[in-house]
Amino acid sequence: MGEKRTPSGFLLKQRAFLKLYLITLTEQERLYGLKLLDVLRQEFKPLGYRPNHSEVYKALHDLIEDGILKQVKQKKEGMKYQEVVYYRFAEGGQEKAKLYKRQLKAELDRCAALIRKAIEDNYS
Amino acid sequence: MGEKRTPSGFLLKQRAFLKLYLITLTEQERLYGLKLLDVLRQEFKPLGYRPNHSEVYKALHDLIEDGILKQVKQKKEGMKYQEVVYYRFAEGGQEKAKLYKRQLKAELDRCAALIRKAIEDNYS
DNA sequence: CCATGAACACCTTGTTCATAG
DNA sequence: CTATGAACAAGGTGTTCATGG
Repeated sequence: MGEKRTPSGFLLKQRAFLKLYLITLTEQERLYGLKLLDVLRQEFKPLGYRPNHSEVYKALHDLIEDGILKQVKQKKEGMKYQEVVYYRFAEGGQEKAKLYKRQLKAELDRCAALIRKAIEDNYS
Repeated sequence: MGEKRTPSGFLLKQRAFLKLYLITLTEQERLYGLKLLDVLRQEFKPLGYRPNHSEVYKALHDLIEDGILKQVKQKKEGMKYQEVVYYRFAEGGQEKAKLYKRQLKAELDRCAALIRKAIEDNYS
């Protein structure tokens, strides 16, 4: 019944991928949910990847649970009344972010190797 | 009710990945289900990927539905009575396989680009 | 034990709905 | 309309069970 599933170790999940980008974007500029979505969609458009809004929100909530980010509700720039949720690093979040990024780097390298191997093995 | 879900276009699915390998392995040598699993596990062990038997069977069944492979029940080499299911190309399966592999090549290249971009964007 | 297969349960993720400005 | 969020449901995949040698 309550057996935990052991992952097979195939490619990384979308959620983890988005969390990585959201950390990096938080390092660079102050943005809120839908704006982050917009940036990501623009970035990945040439590669045929179009994340949806729920995934971005869930990734952001994950990062909050991880103690990496925190929410900062603020008036949107220019707008007088529209309040949106910006993100910045939580206390101690920078270090946790650094650790997470290090783990993801290893995972991305592994995935790159997996794909490279598939190309070699099947197209030579 | 029967609304189809549009994939977001993130990384390719395990099933497709396995189907590609199973086609290539069928080109090379005659093997049956669990033996194919064994080969794949050995291949990917250094990369931390360990597919399970059900996924391999489902991928093989998919390839049959696609008209690419067909089953050949035969006595296992050496054994007198144990009958196992070998695979070979169905009639016209070679061409379909070639087409499938061409599609997967494009998909693998896309995934490689996605991962390469993530490494560049987040680690520079 | 090996081998094949299907049923089942869980997990990820896309879609929809609810609330608020 | 934008924005955030949660609920829901479809799809993918790991685990278990059934059958047979």
